[in-house]
Amino acid sequence: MRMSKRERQRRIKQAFMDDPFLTDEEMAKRCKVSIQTIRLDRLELGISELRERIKHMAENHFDRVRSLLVEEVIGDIVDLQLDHSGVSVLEIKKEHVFARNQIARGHILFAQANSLAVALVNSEVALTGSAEIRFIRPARLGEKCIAHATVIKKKASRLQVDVKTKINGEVVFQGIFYVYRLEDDELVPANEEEH
Amino acid sequence: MRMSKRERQRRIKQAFMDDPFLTDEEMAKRCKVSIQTIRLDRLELGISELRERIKHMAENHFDRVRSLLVEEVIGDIVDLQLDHSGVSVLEIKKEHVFARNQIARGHILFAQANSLAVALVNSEVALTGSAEIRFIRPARLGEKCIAHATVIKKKASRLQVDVKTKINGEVVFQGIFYVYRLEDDELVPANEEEH
DNA sequence: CATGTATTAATACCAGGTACTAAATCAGTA
DNA sequence: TACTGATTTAGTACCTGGTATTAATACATG
Repeated sequence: MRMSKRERQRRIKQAFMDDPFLTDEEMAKRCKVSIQTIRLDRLELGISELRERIKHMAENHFDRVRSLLVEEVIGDIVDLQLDHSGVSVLEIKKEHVFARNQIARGHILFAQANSLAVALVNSEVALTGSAEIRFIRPARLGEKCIAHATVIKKKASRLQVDVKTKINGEVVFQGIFYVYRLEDDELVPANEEEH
Repeated sequence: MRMSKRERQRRIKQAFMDDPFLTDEEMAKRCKVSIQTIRLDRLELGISELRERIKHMAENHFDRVRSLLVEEVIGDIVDLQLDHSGVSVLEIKKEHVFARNQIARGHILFAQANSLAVALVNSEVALTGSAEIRFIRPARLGEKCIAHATVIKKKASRLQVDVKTKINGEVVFQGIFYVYRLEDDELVPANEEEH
């Protein structure tokens, strides 16, 4: 006996979830029905065509990857005086927040502040050594976070940087970052060579 | 005078990098040349057609996004005892490191630890209140970071969570996170309603 | 002016569809 | 058994965003 319509549609839905790259033709073969039936099913299930599915995926991922990964720095550094102070702006977008409550994940605010603190160091390469941070109130979707960083102490290769992040003038995040310049000989990767 | 071929191709290349979703038609308009010229240019430049570009993006970024962004959590949480302890594993990939020295950005290790600390809280929604962290030695491309989190203090809605991240048994990151459960009435977004 | 490069035009074809109409097949019921 | 409605299949026209190929045209330059 053939599969019922309901059952087939359930399977189709699942199959497209598992592999969004399936064409109707492939799907028709798998279900042993005609291609038209598959198309009617997609219509009823509100599943868009292959190209649209792929495009959607690419679009989403594109934005997110761009905004979070490709950049070395999180947030726009709009002002920078090396070894002295700097300002960074970050608008909270949907890829920064918890889906359930639209609140920015902690590490996003941290990342903005950390990126800024590291950028302040007048050196080829700088790393964060330690930090003390406080999340004073949650940042929400759409809000614009402005982080101000100031170098408090300067000692050879170590800097103490204070960062305060505000939304509409209200402090939402505060942190003290101890950042250090990386010496060239420390740069050598774990697997020796290079020098 | 019209643009030279070289100059046009340079621009086309850049334009497709900036926006892979451009059709040849759009590009032809922008460059004020025929669509055929654009196609010849793509051929010479080895740029594939729109659908192929999009498909590639969708395929590649599918995994990456899965591993970093779509999830609410950074790192694989392999063990979790609510309100008690947990373990998370994160392999340092190229999207986590500074291009110049292959060292993981500080906020990546922080994000792993923070995600884990927040996940520990036995509540619908939890946020980080504050943290003190130390980056003991840099984590490099390819290394596997194993974060162990333990709840040290439990006080009503606030928890103190200690996280130690190790690579091959060596501590690379250490942090104390003060995490709190979010009450329902604090959940309401800035723009009222919902309830 | 001829020659070569660059550009444009025109045509046939492709995948993977949408939209629509119509026919065929079932399944259940009066 | 015949009718009815749902389901399935078929067929056609059309769409986008191309490829592939051939041919014509424009432009510069020796």
